[in-house]
Amino acid sequence: MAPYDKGANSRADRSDRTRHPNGTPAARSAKHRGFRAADPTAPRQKQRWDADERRSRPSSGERPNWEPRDSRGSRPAWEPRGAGRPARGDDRAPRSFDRNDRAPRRDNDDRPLRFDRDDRAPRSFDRTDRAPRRDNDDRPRRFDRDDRAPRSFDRTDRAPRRDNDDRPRRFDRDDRAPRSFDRNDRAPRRDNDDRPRRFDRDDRAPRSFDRNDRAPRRDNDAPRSFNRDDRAPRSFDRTDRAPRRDNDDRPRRFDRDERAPRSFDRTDRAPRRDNDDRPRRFDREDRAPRSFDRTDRAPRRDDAPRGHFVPADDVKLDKLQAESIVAADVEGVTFGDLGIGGNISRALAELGASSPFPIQAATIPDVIAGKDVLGRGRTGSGKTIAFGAPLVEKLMEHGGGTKRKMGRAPRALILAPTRELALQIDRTVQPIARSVGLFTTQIYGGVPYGRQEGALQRGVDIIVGTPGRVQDLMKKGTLDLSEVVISVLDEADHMCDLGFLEPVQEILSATAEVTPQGNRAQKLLFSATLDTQVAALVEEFLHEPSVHEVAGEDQSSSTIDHRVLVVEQRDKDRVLEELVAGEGKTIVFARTRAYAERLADQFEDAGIRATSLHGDLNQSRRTRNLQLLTSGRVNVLVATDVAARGIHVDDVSLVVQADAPDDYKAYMHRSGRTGRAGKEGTVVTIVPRSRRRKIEGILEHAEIEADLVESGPGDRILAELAAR
DNA sequence: AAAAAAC
Repeated sequence: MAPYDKGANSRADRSDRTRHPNGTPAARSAKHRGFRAADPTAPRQKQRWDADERRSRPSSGERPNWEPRDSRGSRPAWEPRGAGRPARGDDRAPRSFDRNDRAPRRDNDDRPLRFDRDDRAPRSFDRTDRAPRRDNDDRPRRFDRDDRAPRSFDRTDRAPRRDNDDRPRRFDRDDRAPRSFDRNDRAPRRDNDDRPRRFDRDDRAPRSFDRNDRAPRRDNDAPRSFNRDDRAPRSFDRTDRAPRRDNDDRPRRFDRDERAPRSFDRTDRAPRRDNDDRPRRFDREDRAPRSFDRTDRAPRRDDAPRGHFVPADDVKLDKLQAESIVAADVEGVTFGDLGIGGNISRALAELGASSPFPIQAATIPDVIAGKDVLGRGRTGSGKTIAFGAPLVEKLMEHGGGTKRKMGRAPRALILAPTRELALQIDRTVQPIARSVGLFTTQIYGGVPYGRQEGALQRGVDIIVGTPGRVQDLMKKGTLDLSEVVISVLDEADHMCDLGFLEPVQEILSATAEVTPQGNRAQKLLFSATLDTQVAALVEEFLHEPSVHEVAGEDQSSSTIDHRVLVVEQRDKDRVLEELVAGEGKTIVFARTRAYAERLADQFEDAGIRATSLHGDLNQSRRTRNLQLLTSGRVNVLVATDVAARGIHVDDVSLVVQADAPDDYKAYMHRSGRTGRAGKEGTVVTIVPRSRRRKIEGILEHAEIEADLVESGPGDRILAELAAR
């Protein structure tokens, strides 16, 4: 099998695969853990064992064989022995924490299932997709399409497509021949170029970079957009940052003095078109104070005409000159209208994106025009395609795609803050790239180098990865970014966080400054919470970026029900257990890895199918555990903020914040895991009484309305909120 | 302060 298969699946491979006559699809054998007699009349419910049953089974209290402990032969460093475990009720069997003195496990024992989150092979609960084993190998995953994380473009029409395609696709797409939709002999393209382009740039209002026809700048001529002086201190504060780049010997391309006035500069713009009254994301009190508060802005136009595309209006969005687009603007628009070629359009349609979402309609033309772009769209609004599709189109444009020159250097780079997100992005971008004969490869940590370096050697066009491994390979000399002419930062604001910023700066510095055609290399920054935190990168690497957002994407238009439960600390774990006992998919966010692991453990002990996702798991476990939720083999995932951003799992109906989020951004990203595709979702945040004020502040900044309710174990509200 | 991101 896979070269990196470490045999972690051996247990499942030994397991009894015969189907029990009464077995559910999820558990075929009565001997198999997880077996549950089928009872079609019983209400769907999470599999669980009650206390009596647990008591009756001598081994039931044992800790599952989860990887960190097992593989290290001891308790992980981050969790002192016995630390943090919830007090167990008397009904719990004594647990044995020392695994080494235990007899080897027998797979066919009949003790109750405990979702072995980490080292178990894919569970038997769903065998139909299991035949080709693939869950455990360590190699870079190209998720099988049937269970891959849904993409950012949530569409109600997407499900059917996905269901149709449930063959386990395991082939390496990098190597695969161009797809069938790559043909030239197909029906004529329908993106008729001769009809008026609704998004034609030429009929837009003068852009910000055209300074001459703009109203005079108001606030002086300082060629910078950010008032540094009133910003909160940042480690990358301008004043001490300049030298950093000046030191390098290459020409500064974006010398401020020669730059056009920045888009962040508000006041000189046309009147606002709309949405001044909607929740502002760019002007929050808890942010670093900035130069651009909006009180001094031009009068707004609340009554902007709708129903037709009006890209012309500059929206003054808190210093980010954002062109706003509303959903109605894109009706009837096709990707072809935006400048996307036929092959790519067809690939998009295959991905379920038959017509552009607003953020896509907003950013695609600018990317194709060669501009730097900042894009902000709500979680799940289709940002991946918003940069992925035009990126591929641009690569086609210069350089031409179809010839695969061995060893050619990549020409595009997409960076994400987590491996899972990088994988997910690649699952969207790869088919788009392949539709025109371009190749992508994933460059992220936690997996062997061989495959990644091999792919680079063979030659790829688009890198999708995380900063650490990209830097690593750069230093090893196996990754050459000097020909990268389009760079994308997904979750760009997060990429400016301490710890990310410097690597990102180094990486971007290694990319090309100009294209072979002599044009400026492009940088695209996207995030649902894109704000002035990206100033550091914008100033250093972007040139007159256009800024886009989607209007009307405030919380009031959301399908999410937000609740806050004020809970006594000692009751917290029990309350959580009741909350996650519902049958729908639930993601629980914890602040630390140890707590995430402990909670998942506790839920399993309570008979709830749960798993965990955090940085203490190795990559194959991370990948698999996420997949367990995606595929529905578990319906509770307890995660750290590694899962807060970007990760899409279909049909998550409940997000529980076991620990309050750090800030409103974390709140928005975490809660964005549910309520996707216009579906309903619930977000429940648990806070101790002492944190009431804190969460109220966060909610206010996120502009979310939620009542705080005191609650405790056994409250009816817990069962009501549990995922349906 | 934690988490993420390389080995």
